[in-house]
Amino acid sequence: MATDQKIRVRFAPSPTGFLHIGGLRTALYNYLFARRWGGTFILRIEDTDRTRTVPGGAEGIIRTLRRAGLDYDEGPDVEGQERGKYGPYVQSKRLTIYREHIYKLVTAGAAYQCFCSPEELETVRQIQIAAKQPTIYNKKCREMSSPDRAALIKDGRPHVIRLAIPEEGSTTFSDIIRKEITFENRLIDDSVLLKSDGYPTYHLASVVDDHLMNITQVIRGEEWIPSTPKHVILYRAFGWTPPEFAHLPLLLNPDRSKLSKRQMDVAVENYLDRGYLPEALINFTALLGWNPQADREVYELDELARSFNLPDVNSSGAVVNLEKLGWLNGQHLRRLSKEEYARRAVPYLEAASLITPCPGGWVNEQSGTIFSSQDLQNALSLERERVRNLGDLPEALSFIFGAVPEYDGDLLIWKDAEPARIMKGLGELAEFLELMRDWTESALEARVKAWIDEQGYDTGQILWPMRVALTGRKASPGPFEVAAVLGKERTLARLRKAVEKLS
RNA sequence: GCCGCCAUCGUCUAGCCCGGUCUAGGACACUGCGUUCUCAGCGCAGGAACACGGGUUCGAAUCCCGUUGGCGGUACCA
Repeated sequence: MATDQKIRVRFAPSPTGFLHIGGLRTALYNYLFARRWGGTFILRIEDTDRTRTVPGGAEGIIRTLRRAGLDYDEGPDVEGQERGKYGPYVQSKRLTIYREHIYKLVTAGAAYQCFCSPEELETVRQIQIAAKQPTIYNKKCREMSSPDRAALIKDGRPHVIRLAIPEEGSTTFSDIIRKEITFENRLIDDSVLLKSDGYPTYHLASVVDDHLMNITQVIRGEEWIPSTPKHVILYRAFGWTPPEFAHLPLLLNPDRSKLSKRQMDVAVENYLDRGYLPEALINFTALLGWNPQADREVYELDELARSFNLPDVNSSGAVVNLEKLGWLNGQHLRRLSKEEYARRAVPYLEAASLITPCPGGWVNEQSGTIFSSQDLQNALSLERERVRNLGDLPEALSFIFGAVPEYDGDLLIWKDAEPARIMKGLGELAEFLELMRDWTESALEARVKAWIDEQGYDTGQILWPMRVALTGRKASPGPFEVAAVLGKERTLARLRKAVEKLS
């Protein structure tokens, strides 16, 4: 980046819905690029389509960005206030700015009023398709005489303003990720810049804003490549120097079409709500289209920011592979301290009504069992390496927080062991445990295993039913760690209940 | 139709710019084995790719051209 000026980049979503994974990746790359070079990361809301803007959309995007940990330096605040001196950062609040600029273009002859109706335009398009011609505006109003034009305007006829693309030559721009891209001017559409409702289109608004906000690099999705020459022509018409462009590869559905909510859950906030860690989501999306060129997969945001290099971003699209996100989430789950892990997991247990805050900790309201924060941490540790995300925790740990789990007595029988022998073993085990003083996982394991040997049982004959008795499940954490978390009293009660089931 | 972008294991990718060190490396997923009361985890092993065709060169995954394929754009949407 041969830029002497300070790097300024922006993420410019339109508030037509929630933030999706593709948007997060675009925001992230802008963020990483800004951080890498000590630049400024700006959020700008592009709400120039009155029909598609959804109420609360901008707030949702801002909230999701925050939750993901991508803080912006300039932009609108949640409350609608501004941060930074280049505002407003919401395009619908900049309408007069666009009108002033488009006026200059019209006087200079770089843009013109067009009075064609949608029906007329559609007819032209159909003829062009039939004739295998490119479907661009036929420039009818561009050739209109000044008096005719003035008359129609005076008449109050609805119109739009179009960009007058040069008839000859070609327009080339250099893309940081893909090198040079050239378009022939005669194939570029005289696109609408100002709609008949007075709102600007994306082309006008983004060019004006990017210039006014001193944006140095426009980092956006690949779907913008075909409109970039229009933008370059616009910059020149204004007498401005265009910023650098970097078009990011598309994110794809499993069938390799452009990522869509029809085929996948693409709402970032849904993943966050389900208990995917922001760290994992960031790590995952960062690696979709770029990687730090090391045989390593797990990174934190600041590490990514340190090595991010825009020219190294891939030019081909990337399929979003949710399996890998799950794996990465597991990796990040393990990186958290025991305390931090518990802190993040607790809301999920509370939401499932497994625990409720009470003096001295938490209580399970069905059983009345009290849990200290230490108890909670121990319980949570049981499933840390077994779940894919925090949202799986309530179900995975229900046997700890809830009452004695219900299960079929047959489940207690290990392989083809005699029910009577299992019953006898469990009864004796309960008696043995009754006498134990040191109720820790390691002590339990050492003593019980020694006891099994002494009594001449097979390990599985005792451990399997013991575990089932404590958890009610055929797949679960081990019997000793569960017993340690459950405590002596609850462990013995569950063992005795199992003996009853067998008798 | 027209315009443009892209092309390494099923998927994410390293390597490509600066041809030989590539019998193409890593990760996810998958399979097997081990650890083991179960599941998960962990450890080890395995299968799995340079789209095709021409050039250039002593030598091409790497450079050039073409073909094919995929995708994107083609709106008073962004």
